[in-house]
Amino acid sequence: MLDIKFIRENQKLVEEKSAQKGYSPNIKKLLEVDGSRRKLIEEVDKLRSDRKAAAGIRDEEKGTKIKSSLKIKEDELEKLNEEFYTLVREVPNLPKDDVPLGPDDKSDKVIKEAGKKSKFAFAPKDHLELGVGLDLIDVDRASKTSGARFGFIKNELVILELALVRLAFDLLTAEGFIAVIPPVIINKKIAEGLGYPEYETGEGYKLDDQFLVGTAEHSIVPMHMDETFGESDLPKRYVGFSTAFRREAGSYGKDTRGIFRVHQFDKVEMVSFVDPKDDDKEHQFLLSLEEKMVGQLGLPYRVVNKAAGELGFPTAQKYDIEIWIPSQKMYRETHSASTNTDFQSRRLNIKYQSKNQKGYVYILNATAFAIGRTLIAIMENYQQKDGSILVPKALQKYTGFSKIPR
RNA sequence: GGAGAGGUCGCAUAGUGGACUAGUGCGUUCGUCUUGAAAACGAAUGUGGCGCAAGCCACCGUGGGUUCGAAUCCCACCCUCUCCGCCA
Repeated sequence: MLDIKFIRENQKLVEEKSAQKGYSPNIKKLLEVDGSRRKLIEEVDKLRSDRKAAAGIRDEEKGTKIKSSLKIKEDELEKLNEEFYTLVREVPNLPKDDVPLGPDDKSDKVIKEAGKKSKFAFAPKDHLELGVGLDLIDVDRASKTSGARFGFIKNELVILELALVRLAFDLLTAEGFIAVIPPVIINKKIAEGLGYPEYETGEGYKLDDQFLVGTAEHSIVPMHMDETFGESDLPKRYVGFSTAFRREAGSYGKDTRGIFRVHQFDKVEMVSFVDPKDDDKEHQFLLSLEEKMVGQLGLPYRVVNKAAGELGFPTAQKYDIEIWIPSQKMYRETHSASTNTDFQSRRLNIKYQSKNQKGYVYILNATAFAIGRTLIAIMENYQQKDGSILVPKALQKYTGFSKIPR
């Protein structure tokens, strides 16, 4: 949620920047409602004040009179409030100034390429072919038990997953991140507070009155709802492991092969709560940690500054890391690092207070490992001519083996 | 799942229809005293909304209701704790 005062004073800017992200909130209507709402608040406050005075001198006649006119005004105000909050919540977070303009990923700006694209003296297989050949992935039986876009991960690939988790936790706890395994179910109030349209429109995985999280961030961020951080509490950093659930509505026919795009996968995620002035610094820090981890696996990757149209509703800026996938001859997204500035903290009421300042904290999140896609990247980039797969050096101390043999 | 107890200002507690403008203790901050500190004493100390301001209003788990007037009475819900049951 944006600050209504900011919207009031920057109507043009809010409209322009929303449009850059592909949203068109009705700012004109919002400001109209805001105006009448404020006027009505004054009227209601005055009546309440009168009521208090009348009750003080036991003036029952006057009290009865005030009571009936107050009831009408209060009902009116309640309606206006509803309208106001509906409208103000339709305004997305604004993209920062150095976000590339453009409606889709064609406008993404590549800011770095690192590592050498893998070259093979043979025709490389894709992850599914490798996975089936070595009995590491079974999507056929998963479709039997669960439906399309699910998979069983098996044998050495399971150990490789656990190794990735350990690598991330070892590195990040050494950096001072607090390790956490969060709940994967959140309640309605929290889902609304996060400001993700997929929850608001019911497109997320909805249970009775709860939702399955799309990422660990969704329960780690609201951990601190209604709390105020002291100066020494910030930055507060978490590294969480959880399963992530995705509806993938609207992606019919896209990435249907194997486990590249599935409804359920495991992920290690970073979340930071920081002083607003440290936003950029923290964003770069999270990105550098992602690069460090991908670098340790020896995978070729690039970093992109995502275009405005690609940013989620609460996001002000996002860097993605894309790893080279040989079978697709493309870089594909495996990591993203976003700042949501104070957009979520405002709605979830997460503040900081230092000696001379107080306000809403800035909240950032970044992928440590989206495990499914990282496994795909490892399998494809480390495949050998005979169909076996080598294990990246950095993982070998966790796996206890250096090769997944044929 | 069953039974009971409870949710009040940062923490602990008082408050069962009007003097609550929510008291008290602890904590915190400032001041006095002191070479300095402690102690003692004094004062200040929640969040949010509206307003240029003076100020007004809201908030005692949440939402409704009763009343001229609600922290207090009524209804529903949420959460916590204790005991029992079940269970990885």
